[in-house]
Amino acid sequence: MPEMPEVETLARKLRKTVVGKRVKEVFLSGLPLRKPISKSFASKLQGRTIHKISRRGKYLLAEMNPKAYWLIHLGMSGRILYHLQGNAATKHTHAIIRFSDATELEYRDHRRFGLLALYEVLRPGMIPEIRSLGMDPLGAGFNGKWLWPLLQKSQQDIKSFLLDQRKIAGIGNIYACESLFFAQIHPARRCFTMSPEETAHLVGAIRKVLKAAIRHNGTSFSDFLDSDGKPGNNQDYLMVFQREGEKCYRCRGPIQRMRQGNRSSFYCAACQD
DNA sequence: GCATTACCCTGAAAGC
DNA sequence: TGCTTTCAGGGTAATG
Repeated sequence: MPEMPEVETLARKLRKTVVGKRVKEVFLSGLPLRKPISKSFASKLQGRTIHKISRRGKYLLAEMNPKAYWLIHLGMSGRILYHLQGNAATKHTHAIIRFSDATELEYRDHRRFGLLALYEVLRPGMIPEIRSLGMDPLGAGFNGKWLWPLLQKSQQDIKSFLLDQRKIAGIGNIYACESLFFAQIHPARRCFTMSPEETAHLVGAIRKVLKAAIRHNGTSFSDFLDSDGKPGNNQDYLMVFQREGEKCYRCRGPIQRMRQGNRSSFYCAACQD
């Protein structure tokens, strides 16, 4: 399940491999992803060169020349693979972007929750999906002073708040659980009850957890692989996520699981309150 | 306007 | 062994 560290890992790989390459042809499966891929996607991408790769939240953004933005979201199970042309498309290959130098990018996504789109706009901020995103948790503006007033106004539980991409862009279920563990805050805590000190502590925990995950090339359970097809190894460092019934590394108490919305939260009831 | 719920999808695991 | 059911979750539309 690609979250911000996995997308950042992928962006770093793609910067080394596909920047400067010209799109020669595009193959599409025809099946819809989260939304149907636009009919003009292939024709608009063809002939353009990848100028720059960036990331906003969990979105990958390829700036193209002539000016356009190729927007990619991996959803739950999306993968971008970089290889030489000639590999047969799999059942779950939904796009192949062939470059003029005999290499290609392949987009696979068995659950089809991802997104591929091309926007002929001047700035990323003109793309609706990007415009609606909140603060980047690794950006300079993400601090307790910014976050605390927002928490004061919210009746939500803190876990759901952290997952809301319109507020903070890039945190998914894994890193929300892990950050709350490090900050010693229960996932069901109501936002408005958070003190400024706890908020600052949470900000620090989020940054620490995300930076460590990027160092470990992301977390791989069943889905995430980088563009070389290699898994990350951050799953070896998780404190609570998917550890229900196992012992807490801090207090040896059992890790518990609860449902919040439609998501599972993992936490230690003794360490987090 | 805000919070919550349902839905999209399919592979894996569990249950029978 | 093989079939059926349940679960997982990111984003968003619908609902309360």
